[in-house]
Amino acid sequence: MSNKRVDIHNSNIPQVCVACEARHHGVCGTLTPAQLTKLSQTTNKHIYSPDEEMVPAGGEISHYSNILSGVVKLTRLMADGRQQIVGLQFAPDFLGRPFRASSDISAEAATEVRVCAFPKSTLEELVNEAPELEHKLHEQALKELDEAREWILTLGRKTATEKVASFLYLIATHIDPERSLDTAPMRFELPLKRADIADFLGLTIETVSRQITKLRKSGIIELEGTRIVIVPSIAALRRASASDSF
Amino acid sequence: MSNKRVDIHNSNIPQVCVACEARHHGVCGTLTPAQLTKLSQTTNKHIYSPDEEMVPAGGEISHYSNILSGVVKLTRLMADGRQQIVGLQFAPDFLGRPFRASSDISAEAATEVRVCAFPKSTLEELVNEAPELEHKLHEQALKELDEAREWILTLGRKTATEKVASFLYLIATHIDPERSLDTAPMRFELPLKRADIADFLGLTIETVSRQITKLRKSGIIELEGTRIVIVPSIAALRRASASDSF
DNA sequence: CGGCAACTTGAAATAATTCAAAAGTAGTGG
DNA sequence: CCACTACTTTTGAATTATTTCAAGTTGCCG
Repeated sequence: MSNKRVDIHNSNIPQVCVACEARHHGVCGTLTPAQLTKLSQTTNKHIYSPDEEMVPAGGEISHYSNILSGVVKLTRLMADGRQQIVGLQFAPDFLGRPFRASSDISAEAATEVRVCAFPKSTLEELVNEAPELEHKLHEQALKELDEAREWILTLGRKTATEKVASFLYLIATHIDPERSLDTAPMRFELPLKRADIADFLGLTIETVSRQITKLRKSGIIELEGTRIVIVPSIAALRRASASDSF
Repeated sequence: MSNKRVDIHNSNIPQVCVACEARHHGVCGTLTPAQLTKLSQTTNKHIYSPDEEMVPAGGEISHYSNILSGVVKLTRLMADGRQQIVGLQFAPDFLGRPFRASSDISAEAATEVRVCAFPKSTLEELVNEAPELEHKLHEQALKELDEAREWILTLGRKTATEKVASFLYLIATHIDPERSLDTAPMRFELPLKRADIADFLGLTIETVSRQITKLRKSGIIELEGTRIVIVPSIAALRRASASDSF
């Protein structure tokens, strides 16, 4: 009998969604089985390679996605080639700018990125019939706004060392969607190369490299090769990032 | 007979809302007369003086407001006293962080600011019964997110002169909610003093002052006293701010 | 008119960039 | 498996943009 309950529960949910992370923590979490079915019919899983462009700047927005795994860079380009990463997105974030035909921001895969994509129109229809979905998108927009303002503080007022420490702290606290914010030591692979980190922090590659060396020599971090970082104490890293509020 | 129509139209709308800007371009625009009445019963108009704190950082959020006139600074403070303005808000923006008990960001009046305030709970009840209201708030959050990311580019990659020009361009295009984005010369009073501009741009007061002098000597702007700015060509100012996308 | 805060200007100090080169890492094909 | 190339990262020395420190000047409100 217990397997009947399981059957009933799952039989209403589209096969592609059953094991999907986004259904639990992402925007799909608010949808009814019927709405999930509607969405899944236009849905398209896709894998991007590192540095592949996912959504070009300026172009017509034709689809949105849920990030299933990997890290996405949101970047802005200036006329003379100067570049700035204006945001990073992690699984299971929603990716896209709702209610706009186009955007000046391009989305690029930083790592390998798996997404579940669907047409703009499908989402917009669902939003009309499911206020809970718009609420979820609203919550994510507010979360991104909080993060963007945190980053404005970092770019405007922190030193180069504090900026790099802030970046490492950001990655440490976002790279694993499951992990709780505990104090245990951490080991992870940097999703960004030095050039990307520089574009995120408004610094040069060389300065980033020097600050990483400095943090390593001061014992805040250890390195394995060039991409693997070990953080003996998250609290110490947080202190180095000067992110304590008063 | 035409005055009967006008009567019907206006008799349903609360007296305090009739002439209100926020009803046309702000979040109140989506509310029915009945909802407007409900909101207006808990509504409280208030005037803040320049540099007065409107919402303290860290504190419990008890109310939201619509800005009727003036400019509001959103600021973040670091433990050691470093300060950064992370956003500016103009009439008829909605002011507050929905769905959160508190925020690290404080709101301060930059100029004299008139607001229409109401309790957190009233808004949250209205949101539940009026999806259009949440949509409007969502749109504003997305607009603020776009602006925050624009500012991240400014802070991360522009020179001091470009930053100051970007600030002047921002003010020129936001100070007057009515004015369309035309190319005619403009004259306006700066809503921020040099110290605030420095905190917004991540610079020092002295650097801001030097760049303003530089822009004046190059003919991009003219000054009357220290707060009145004349912009002979908005296009030239925009060029100086390096805000052209490719 | 006086006094205080806001703003400007100058000179020296500093943090970060630029330019240059070396060292490490990864992928490819013989 | 090693050699070859291309790319990424590190390190060093010189240069530059911005800050810091220190006076001045201007402008505003009582």
